[in-house]
Amino acid sequence: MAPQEHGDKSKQMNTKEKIILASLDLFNENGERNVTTNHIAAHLGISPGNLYYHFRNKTDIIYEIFLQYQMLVDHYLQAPTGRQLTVEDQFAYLEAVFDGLWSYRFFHRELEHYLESDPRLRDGYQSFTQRCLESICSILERLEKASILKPQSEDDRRTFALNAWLIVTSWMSYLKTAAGSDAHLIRKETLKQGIYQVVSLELPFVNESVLDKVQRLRQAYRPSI
Amino acid sequence: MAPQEHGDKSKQMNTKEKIILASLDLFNENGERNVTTNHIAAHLGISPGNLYYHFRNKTDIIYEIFLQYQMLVDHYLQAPTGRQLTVEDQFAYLEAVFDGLWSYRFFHRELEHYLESDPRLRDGYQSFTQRCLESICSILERLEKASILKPQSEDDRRTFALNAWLIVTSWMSYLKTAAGSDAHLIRKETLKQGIYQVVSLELPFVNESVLDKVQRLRQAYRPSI
DNA sequence: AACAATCTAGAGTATATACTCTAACTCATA
DNA sequence: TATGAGTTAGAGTATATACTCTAGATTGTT
Repeated sequence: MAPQEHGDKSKQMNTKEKIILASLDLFNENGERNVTTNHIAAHLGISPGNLYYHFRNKTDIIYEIFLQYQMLVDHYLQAPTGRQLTVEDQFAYLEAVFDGLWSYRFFHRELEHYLESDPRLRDGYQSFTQRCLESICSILERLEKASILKPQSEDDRRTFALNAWLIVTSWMSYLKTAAGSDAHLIRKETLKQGIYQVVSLELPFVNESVLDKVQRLRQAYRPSI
Repeated sequence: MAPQEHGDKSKQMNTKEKIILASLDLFNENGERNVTTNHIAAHLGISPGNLYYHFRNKTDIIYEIFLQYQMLVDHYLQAPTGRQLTVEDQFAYLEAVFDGLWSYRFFHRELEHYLESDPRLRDGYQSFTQRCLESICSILERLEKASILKPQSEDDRRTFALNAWLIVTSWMSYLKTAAGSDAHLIRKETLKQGIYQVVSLELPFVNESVLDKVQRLRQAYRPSI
């Protein structure tokens, strides 16, 4: 009788949490534009009235999902290791980020529309991006200190971080629109092929001593097409 | 009394062309999701019936706009110079592409949704992208032959072209969502700051002999923030 | 002038969707 | 057991929007 697919957890969740999870699932699967509040309620087997008891409107649902997304990515990017970074660390960062991107993959799709209709989200997302760019910069710095990347100027680092961010956040859209794959056939593994692109970006700045290693690890993510 | 802002041209245009132009303007300005067919008709001072005499549905309007966009970009990218490429040529290519991107800036915003609801567009856009990537690759090849870029393997060239494409097509979205600027304050010049990012991408592959020149030209597009 | 093809007006419709309202149920605690 | 806060059901509403239908206007051709 459990109308949602979140298995064991759902028994311990309250309605509000269930709504958020179901919405995320449906948004990811069908695109937010195609998912109505009535759909969400029906999917959970609850009434629209119940849904609107917990959320004033649809935008509020999206906002709460954003807060979770933000927390996740912040956590991934800010996690300090307490030691010198390794090449493996760097791939782990990328894996983590693409993992988060996958779990909330609906978000970047109609982002502009959300920001237009919710000032909280607009401000929140703006500082979120800046924070991410900062984090990427400091990771780059630590990679330089660990002699993995060649030293760069602060400016070049920022430009590089931005390019990496652009590639990461647009990779999903590229797969869905330009690549041959059918929209529903994109799997988490396919998404992670974006790692290949990002690593390619930094290849010219990798120190000779670890270049072979980086290139070997990079091959694992090589896009199949 | 002229309801559209296309000046002189409009007098010689038939209704169908007027609808396309007005739609493009309104889509660019307000986002396609916020522009209804009734809005378009009202904006032109024609009846909805008239609009639907010329277009079976809204998707058809978008499709025709795509065809124009496609023609424009194809033309920009495939234009051969008949001589060896120069550094200036390369910046001209970038200028042209960003120009096209600006004129049809609504398009990439809800692209996924369009492709979902129009198979023609899906197939058309997919081959359009592949064609663009091919064109970029051949431009890169010619830049190598002109000793502007260091020689690369076919594979590396493809990867590089894809990264460039990702940055180009996502720059507008970045400006609207993450950068401090207000959505309506983005001008064509701001968009062209994306050129800075793309050129930064290729900097490691630029031959010493022209490096200074490239860097000097690049400075003109440096993002203000 | 007569006719047909093309074009246009504008009221109208079917449907979707975000959201509301009230009554009723649950359940812990006094 | 009574009370009351918190929660839920479900019918219902207001509005938007893509699109239709028919009657009439315009235009070009013989």
